[in-house]
This record gives sequence, C-alpha cells and structure tokens, in this order.
Amino acid sequence: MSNLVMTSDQILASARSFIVSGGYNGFSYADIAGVVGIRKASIHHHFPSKVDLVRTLVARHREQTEAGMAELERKVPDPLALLQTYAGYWAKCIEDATIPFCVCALLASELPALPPEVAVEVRAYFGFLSSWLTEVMRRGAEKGVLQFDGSAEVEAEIFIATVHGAMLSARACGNPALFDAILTPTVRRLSTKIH
Amino acid sequence: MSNLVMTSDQILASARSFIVSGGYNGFSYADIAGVVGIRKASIHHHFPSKVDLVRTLVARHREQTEAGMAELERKVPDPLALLQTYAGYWAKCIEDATIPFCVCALLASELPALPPEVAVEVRAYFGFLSSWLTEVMRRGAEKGVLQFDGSAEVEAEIFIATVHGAMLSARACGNPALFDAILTPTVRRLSTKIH
DNA sequence: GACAGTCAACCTACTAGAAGGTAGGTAGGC
DNA sequence: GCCTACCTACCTTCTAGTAGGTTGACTGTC
Repeated sequence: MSNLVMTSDQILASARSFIVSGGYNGFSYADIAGVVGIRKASIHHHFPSKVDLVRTLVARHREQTEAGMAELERKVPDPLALLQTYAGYWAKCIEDATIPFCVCALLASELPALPPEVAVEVRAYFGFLSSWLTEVMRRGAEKGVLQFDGSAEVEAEIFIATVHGAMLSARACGNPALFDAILTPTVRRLSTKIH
Repeated sequence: MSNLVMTSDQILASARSFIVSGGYNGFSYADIAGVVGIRKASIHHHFPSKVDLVRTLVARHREQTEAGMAELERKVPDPLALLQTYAGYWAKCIEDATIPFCVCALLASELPALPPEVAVEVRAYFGFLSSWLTEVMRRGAEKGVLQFDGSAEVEAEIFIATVHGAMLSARACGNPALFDAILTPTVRRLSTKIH
C-alpha cells in the first residue's frame, strides 16, 4: 500500500501489454519481472499462478469497461454519438499505440487453448459488449438517430465484429489509420443524417 | 514419397490445427509428434526449425488461397455471388468445425510477437486479400450488382474486418451460427437487389 | 542379377535454457 | 508478534534443437 503505484497494478499493466502483443502464451513471469523491476518469485506473492493473474486482469478489464460505458452513457446520451465516441476511443488507443489491441479480443482468438477460468471471463466480456451495444442500437432506432434493416441484436454483432476486425487489419497492415478508415464509414452508414 | 499421405503434409495440417486453436506459442513439436505419430526429432528432418514450419504453412496457405480465388472467379463470375460463396465457405468451415478460424487472422493478432520471417508471410496474405476483394468490389460496382458509398478499397477493408471479426465473435460466444448471422446481412447490404 | 553407394525418413539419446512454481528466509511497518 | 512485500535458491517439466545411428528404397556398375 506504501508505493506510489501499487506493484500489483504494475504487474497487471505489464501483463496486459504483453498479452496484447503476443497472447496468453506469449509472455512469462520472467518477462514481467524484467519490466516491473522485481524478482520472478515476488509476482507469485501477488498472483499465485499465471491463471490467477490473467483471470484478475480480464475480470478487472470487464469491470472497467462496464463502468466506462455507464459513465459514457451519462455524458453522451445520443446513441449515434455513443458509437462515434466508442469507435473514437479505440481509434485513439490504436493510433497513439497505448493499447493497440483489445486484450479480450486477443484472448478470445485463442479461446480453445485458454485455461477455463480465463475463458469464462473472456466470454463474460463479450456477453456484456453484446448486450450493451444491442441496447444502444435499440434505443438509436427508437429515437430515429440510427437506421438498419434487421434486429438491434444482429446490428450490434455486426458492429462488434467490424471493430475487432478493424483492429486486426490495422495490426496486420501495420497501418493504425486503417481502423478509423473502416469505422468512420461504418458509423456513418448507421446514421440517419443525410450523407 | 512412398506414403499415401506425405508426412510433411500431416505435420503442416496438425500445426495449422494447433495454431488455429492457440496461436504460435500455443503448441510444441511434441504436440505435433503426438498427433502425427512420429518422434519429435523427425519433425526437424522435415522442418529444421519452428519458424521454418510456420513460415511454410503460412506461405502455402496464401498460395492455396490465391489459387482458390482464381478458380472461384472462373466458376463464379458474378461479384455478388463471389462474396456469398466466400462468406459461405467460411460459414461451412466454422459450422462443421473443420477450420474454425483463419490461421492468418490468428497469427495477425499476435503479429508483434511473431518471428519476422512469419510476420512477413502473414502481411502478404492480408495484402493479397485486400487487393483481391478491392477488385471484386470495383467490378461489382461497375457491373451494378454491388452498391456502396465510398471507394472499393474501403469497402473491401470493411468486408475483411467483418469476416475476421465475425470469426472472433462466433468463437467468443461459442456459437458457430453467429458467423452467418453477421455475414448474411452484411452481404445483403452490398447487394443492389431489392431486399 | 548381385553388389556397393547414396539418400530420405525415421529413430534414441541427449543438451541448454526457459517455463511455472515452491521453500524458506529477511526487512520493515503496524 | 505478526503481516506484507520482497528476496535467494531451488525444483520439475517442458522447450526447441542436435548428434549420431538404423532402416529400407532406389541407384549405377560390373
């Protein structure tokens, strides 16, 4: 509790950074120890096992996302603006390379090989994202600011897929601007405003 | 040359299956040896290093994709039908669980942590996919069977992102049908036919 | 047709290093 | 006296990769 920045938070932060670049099996306790500046064994004091560490990381990421979305909805009530802000958040993270990928999207890609405790948390994140975006779509259609043919559920799933796919393409092409190039027309297409 | 199925092909096939489920660091030579039924050291005879193995795998995957697309274009000249066939191919692979994910999409997600020799091949795959789909979009708009607001390039990138994102969502939600639920309205939206 | 040489495809046995994890100790704060 | 946060030293298991040997099919040569 004495440190300016808690060690366990530093461990989680560097773990996220490693997972975002190479996945669950792409880093070791030794890697984290090197970054945080403590010994390998000390990480076990904070997180007894690697599974504990990553499960905590994903659970916290989901909680922060849920809190962030609730906060966002209070500040930005308009569903269209909400989608723009959400897409803009990721565009910024990718372009300034702070968080160039969603940790849950990366872990989801290797889901069949993930420890079950971690897999459960990753699925929970996707569950939340689906239900939140479905609600945004539903409300947008109701208010007349969003337009789409099918159901709000399907439209939400299309949007989630486009966001995660755009992250992947931006990474694969080594072109951070590609994310925005994909998301901007995607959001515009949902808008009822003349375009 | 004597075997009914060449051992090197079996090695590549099982490596692809392992990568598709857990990524580059999610399998070992011992895992492959167990599946193929030979000893670990014998894999080194066919592929001196893990990098050689995965580079060969990705390069071959790109070559097969290029050949498959060329073949497809001869059999299915209509750009809209082409998109439907492409989406349908993946829908089938995911639903019968033969290839539940694109090996290059998975490797792209861990691109920053990949050996450079493999990374180059993965980027080449995405480069081909972009140029092929851009050409399909361009021809579709020209013929009047596809409609979209922006450029063919951007529309192709949106389509690629949606396909890969849909794979991810289907995996994360443990629901293979989700892929088709996302792709069917996506292709329909591009169609000029009344819907 | 027998013989020797070559080579691909496997094998056993091994290595060094990295993996996650444990045992047990120390320093300092409450 | 106890607890948190760290440490050193160690363990077992797994990692990719190597050395060197065996087998059997194909070769050219006499």
